[in-house]
Amino acid sequence: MESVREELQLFVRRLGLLNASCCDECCGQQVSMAQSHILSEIRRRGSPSMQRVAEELGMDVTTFSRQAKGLEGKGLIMRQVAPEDRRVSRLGLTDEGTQVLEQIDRYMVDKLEQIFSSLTSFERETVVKSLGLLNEAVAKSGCCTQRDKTIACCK
Amino acid sequence: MESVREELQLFVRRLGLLNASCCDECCGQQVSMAQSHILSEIRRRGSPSMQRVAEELGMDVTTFSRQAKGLEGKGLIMRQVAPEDRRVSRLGLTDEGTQVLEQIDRYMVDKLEQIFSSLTSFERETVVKSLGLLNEAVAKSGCCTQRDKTIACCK
DNA sequence: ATTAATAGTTGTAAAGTGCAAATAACAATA
DNA sequence: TATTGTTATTTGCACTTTACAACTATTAAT
Repeated sequence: MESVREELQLFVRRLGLLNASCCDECCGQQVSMAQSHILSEIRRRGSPSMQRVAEELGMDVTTFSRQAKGLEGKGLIMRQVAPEDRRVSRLGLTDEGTQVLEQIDRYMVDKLEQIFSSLTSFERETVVKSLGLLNEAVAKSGCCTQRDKTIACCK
Repeated sequence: MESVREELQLFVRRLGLLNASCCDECCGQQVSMAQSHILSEIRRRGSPSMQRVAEELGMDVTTFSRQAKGLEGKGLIMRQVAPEDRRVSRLGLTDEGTQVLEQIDRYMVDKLEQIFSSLTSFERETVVKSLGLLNEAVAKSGCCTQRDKTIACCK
């Protein structure tokens, strides 16, 4: 299990770097990695509230508030006061935001294809299946989800 | 491949959070995640130079310089002028640094065991093997390693 | 009506970041 | 040897990110 920990740490670190470099490469440095994660998360959920997204990203709400403002300023996201509760802002991607996100995705997919190209198709299948298993396992374990106010991971 | 990208992004994000929370939980908030990565990397290599570590972590050398100073101040790492080239500082973990790192490792291993506990032993084997494959593939692809001055990932 | 809870925003201060420029040591060469 | 170029690390500076505390606006509970 020790070796798994090491293996994971390396992998996560490297993929983080890869993701970061994709971000500033493709859209003329206008989007940081944190911001790209925000965009992804907004797309993943339908039109989530600020809290919701901040929570999923393990980010303080106040920090998120500023980031959101930044993204809105860049015209990548928009907010709408929720009719059923006027305290909450529902977030959504603008067309430009959608495009930027797709651009980042393309870059990443491209790099991933480079990475996967050294695998046999059997290995590739195994790896893909494993990723699914891993994410499920993380979800089941309850790690990395909010629990009674204390943020994110396993507190 | 799209789905792989999404799967990976989620996974990397969550594991990053997990790692971060392990860092500030176990050793009384004295070590940030970036710093824990520095410690890991110093242990992984024998007694690397500053450049070496900064490079592997995709961190600007100047930023790294400050972080290293901080860690030295906390008594977690030490530096030694390399006899063969007095420009370079060789980094090493102090006893305390080693202990702190081991503590973080234990926390992470613990969480990982929780996560893996929902897998069958066959699945677990598959996943472990896949992680190895992935890291190899990343290394082979040349992504995430320095290339002519431009840092880290695939530039 | 009043009090409590919740979603979001700012003030402020600390930490992290990278670029440019400086220092120090080494390397190459005239 | 003196000079010029290169490399490893450090500092000055400006900018961003971050979180805690305190605030506003809205809803819920009594």
